[in-house]
Amino acid sequence: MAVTMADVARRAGTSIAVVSYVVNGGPRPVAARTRERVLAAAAELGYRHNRVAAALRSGSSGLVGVVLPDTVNPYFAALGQRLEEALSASGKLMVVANSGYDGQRQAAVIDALLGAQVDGLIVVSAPGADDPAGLAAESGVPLVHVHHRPPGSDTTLVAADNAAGVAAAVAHLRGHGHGHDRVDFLAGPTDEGPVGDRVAAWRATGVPGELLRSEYGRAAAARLVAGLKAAPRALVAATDEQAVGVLAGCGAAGIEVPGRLALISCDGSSETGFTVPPLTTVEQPLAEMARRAVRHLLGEPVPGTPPTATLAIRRSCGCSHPGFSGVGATD
Amino acid sequence: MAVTMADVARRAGTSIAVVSYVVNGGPRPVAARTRERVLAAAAELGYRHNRVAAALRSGSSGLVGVVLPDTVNPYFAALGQRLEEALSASGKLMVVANSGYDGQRQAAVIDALLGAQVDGLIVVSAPGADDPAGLAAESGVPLVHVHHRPPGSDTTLVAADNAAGVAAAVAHLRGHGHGHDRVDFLAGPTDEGPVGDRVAAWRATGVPGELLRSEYGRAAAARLVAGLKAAPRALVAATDEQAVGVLAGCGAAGIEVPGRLALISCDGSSETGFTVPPLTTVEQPLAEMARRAVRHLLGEPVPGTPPTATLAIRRSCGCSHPGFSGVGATD
DNA sequence: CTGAAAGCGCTTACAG
DNA sequence: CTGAAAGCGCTTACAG
Repeated sequence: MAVTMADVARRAGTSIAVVSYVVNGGPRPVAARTRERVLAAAAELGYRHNRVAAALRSGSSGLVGVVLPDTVNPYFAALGQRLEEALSASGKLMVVANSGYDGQRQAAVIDALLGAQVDGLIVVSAPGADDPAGLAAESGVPLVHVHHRPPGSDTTLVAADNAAGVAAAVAHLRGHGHGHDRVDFLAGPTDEGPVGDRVAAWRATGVPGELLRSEYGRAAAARLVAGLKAAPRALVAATDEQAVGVLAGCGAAGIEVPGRLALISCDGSSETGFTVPPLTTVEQPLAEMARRAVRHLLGEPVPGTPPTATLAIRRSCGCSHPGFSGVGATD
Repeated sequence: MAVTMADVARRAGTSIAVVSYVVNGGPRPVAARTRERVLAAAAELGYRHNRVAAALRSGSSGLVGVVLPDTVNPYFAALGQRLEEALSASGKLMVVANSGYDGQRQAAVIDALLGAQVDGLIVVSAPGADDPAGLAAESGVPLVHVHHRPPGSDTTLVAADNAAGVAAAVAHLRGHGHGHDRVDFLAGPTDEGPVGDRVAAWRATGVPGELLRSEYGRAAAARLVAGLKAAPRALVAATDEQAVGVLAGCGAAGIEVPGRLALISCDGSSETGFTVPPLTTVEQPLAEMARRAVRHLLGEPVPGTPPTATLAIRRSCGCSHPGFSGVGATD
């Protein structure tokens, strides 16, 4: 049915070994004229390289598994897209799987990915998930965590350094005419993972303020705001999702942002440019994180110092900004 | 290195054929005691089924390729997630690829997917993309378009019926105390694809109003609003992205929504529950669309009538809504 | 530079 | 119910 290397070889009057050499550009040299004949035959016959046969023989499937807690969350969606870009630049195909923030499901999904003989695994650990390092090692598959790894794990983690960015956010709310003397922080339910680092960075500034907590979803953050007797005057939210929830809660409660509450979020996914008002954020260097994760999988050298998140100023902090939110934004 | 069926067979004192039968649950029956021995041996040895070897022999890789214009767009992200759910319920793994709204890239990506021997292809056609039906047929791979297929294509398309939903949106703006006598419509740059259907549905209502156009991105819609001398009083936007852009543009221009401009969008992705104000939308039945697409690929019967989009009322239309936007929303 | 042949780990007739 | 064996389409030593 499908055209095989044998068909091409027959048509080009050569062997399948030679066809393989030209299709793969190696590992043996092929005379220019032979190569032409092979290429012509392949084109005429409509030959398509069968990656699964190649995978079985060579041990490399060309597939990389990416496990994300929730691909609908714009932050993870953007990370996924960056990963796909980085992967496809190396000729790899991305197989994504949602864990749904569920450790059990994450394990199941990794199992399926390993069964598909992925060449590598990139995982954003679900809270409470087991460290998949053992499983990956058993199968000889390289593994790298991005954004979050299980507590106690010593697998490679690619994550941004948020300390300077959070400090800049806090300093921005205090200075620049915003002049808040207190800056509150909205964290997650626990201090596990990257959010914990952000909380620590906020604490390290020594600026007075209250620590608030909510689940990570938008609805939970909106609910928190609705239930507050006195809303903060200046707040840094640990994630975009929470900040969007705060905005929704403020909108419903008639609390003006930034007039009554100055808000800065962390993540900087694309949605933050189009909220009302547009969110000032501590932007994560997702493209760089994706590149590093892929380099790590491929065994290429990776810089020792983490990439840094940086403050992107829009309007939710109280800064005025020329024109509407979308100026300069590319969606 | 890896444990194979031969290893398991040896340990269980049986043949690899029998191991295959128990691993796959068929196609031949196996005696209960033999099956026990095989299962025990597999567990002891840590056997993992090698899907690529199985794929080469059986012709089925267990992989389904999904091509999306932009996985960061919440609408497509949500569709992707639903597809993954539907696919994994059938034991398939999803390989996603972004076309970036680019026909060339879409072709390249489909080529890679076909090379990976996917069992099926689900594509949301990029504007201007060639119909991949020929390529898919050549490889004997079933193909289904979702949401949008190339003009003139006669491949199977799974899309929602928006006529009733759009009509309901227009009627809602006219009646229910909103009482607008004109309802404008914000379309895309052309009337190709699903947005064209929505425009047609708006026209079919016969309600007076102006047809506005912008590119699909948020920024473009925001820019459009900024450039308007007189903003509409009542507007239906063809997509969530455009509606979010309109909201951003209105926020920057000081146009109150819904006070000054009543807005309804189409799509109903999760972000619309958390805008300020929350968007009333014509919600697409994504889960049902995903299920149908998968059923089609698997050759299972699919209902003849398309699933319908339905109006979900929140606040941007002018309705008041108890509590804050997030009530009842699940993120 | 080229070719014949083994073998990757399975599935699946086929024979018992 | 079970087993020996062919073969899926490649890649890769190996020999020429």
